[in-house]
Amino acid sequence: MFALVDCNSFYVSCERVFQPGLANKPVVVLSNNDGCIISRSDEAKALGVRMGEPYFKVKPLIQRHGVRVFSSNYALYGDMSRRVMHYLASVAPEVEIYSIDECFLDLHGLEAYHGSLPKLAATWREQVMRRTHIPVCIGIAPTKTLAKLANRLAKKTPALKGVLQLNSEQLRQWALEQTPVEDVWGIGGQYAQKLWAQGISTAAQLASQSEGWARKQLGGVVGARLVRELQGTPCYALAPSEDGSLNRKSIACTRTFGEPLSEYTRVASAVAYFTSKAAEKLRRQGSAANVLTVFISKSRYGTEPPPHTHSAVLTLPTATSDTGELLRHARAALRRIWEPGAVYRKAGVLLDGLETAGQQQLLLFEPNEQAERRTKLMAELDKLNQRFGAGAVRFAAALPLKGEYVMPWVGQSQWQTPAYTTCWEDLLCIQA
DNA sequence: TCTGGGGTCCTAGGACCC
DNA sequence: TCTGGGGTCCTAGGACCC
Repeated sequence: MFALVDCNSFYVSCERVFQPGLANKPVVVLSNNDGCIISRSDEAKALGVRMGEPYFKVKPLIQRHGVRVFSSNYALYGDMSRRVMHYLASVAPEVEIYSIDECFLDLHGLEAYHGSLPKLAATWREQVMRRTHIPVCIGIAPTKTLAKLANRLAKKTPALKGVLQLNSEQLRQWALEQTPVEDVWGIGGQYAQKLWAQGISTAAQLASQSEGWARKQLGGVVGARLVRELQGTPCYALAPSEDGSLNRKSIACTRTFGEPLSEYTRVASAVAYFTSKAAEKLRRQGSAANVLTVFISKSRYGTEPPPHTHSAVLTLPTATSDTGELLRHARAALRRIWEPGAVYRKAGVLLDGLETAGQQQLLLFEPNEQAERRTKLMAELDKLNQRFGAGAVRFAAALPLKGEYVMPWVGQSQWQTPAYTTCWEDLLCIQA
């Protein structure tokens, strides 16, 4: 049996932890640049505020109903997430952190000790609430896809008190019938359209299709697995996350600029900044990258014909996590794709082909000593930044240009709350 | 007329997820 | 005026190899 634990309206819940006055009020959290809605309280959902909608479009609705608006505060959300995951990892045999606000648990063998899994899940739910004030729902089922589906129903059905286990054929069938096909994990916009056109509108109808049909209609082996999982046959195993951290297979740092940029030096400065951020993430998970991609994009929304994005992919001479070396390659990559006169709105750096740092083959002509010195230098840099705050020590290339007090790629963040749990200056003061 | 077959690696692009 | 960011997996097709 798998359990899926999902934090309800996670970002909104995090804001509510430190501002209890927000309880029962409509609240939303915005993406970077205050661009889109990325988290909504139930009250905001009820008002018709849609997920992913651009803020400027829903602004009238939001103002009319006095919806409270927040810019995203990832320092806070990341820390709250760690607290929730840490507790769950202490009670379940194995945990797979699936995203910042969700994890799968392996419940194998627990039934024998604890009897009822839903009862056990209910105590976990209470404990998470007591320890973190984050509400969660828990779905339990024989496959990950069904656990997702159970979780959704647990969330939507108040009588279930946040927990649902699908442990019989009748319950599975009932749950499938309750679920619109577009709400199945793995069915997105494209597939939903296709399925509706063929008269398939519920998960139950999808589950009654053959594997071969699914393979043909839903992108090959992925679709086949999806249908099998709905039928109750596990196709995806739990991928345990070691000590509560996720090791990624690729790392990205990308941003839409606060304003359109057409000067090479400013875009180059942004790309350098993204590169150093990505390199930090890379070292934090103890990896080195073999492939570096730089891309720059023009507006997707204007009259400009596609392609809007140009990218350069470099295979590095040797796997590295050295900021200086990555900066050199990133500069070369950018020069290859730069179009004079173009107006760019977004850029990014991606690191792929990750391997464990220190395992890479020695460069034939680089003295070993020098490589070691670089590794030490990077470790010191990370230590200083950890101690004195992000960006305390940087490569000159990743600094804002002379005379620019604000980095041009930093957009708006009008309504950001303090980093209550990760920054001494932002610690909440309680007056006696 | 007839013109192997099987494997690997790489890239681009599509679809999905939170 | 204003439309996020960071991931995953899979497929198809081309190049190349023996």
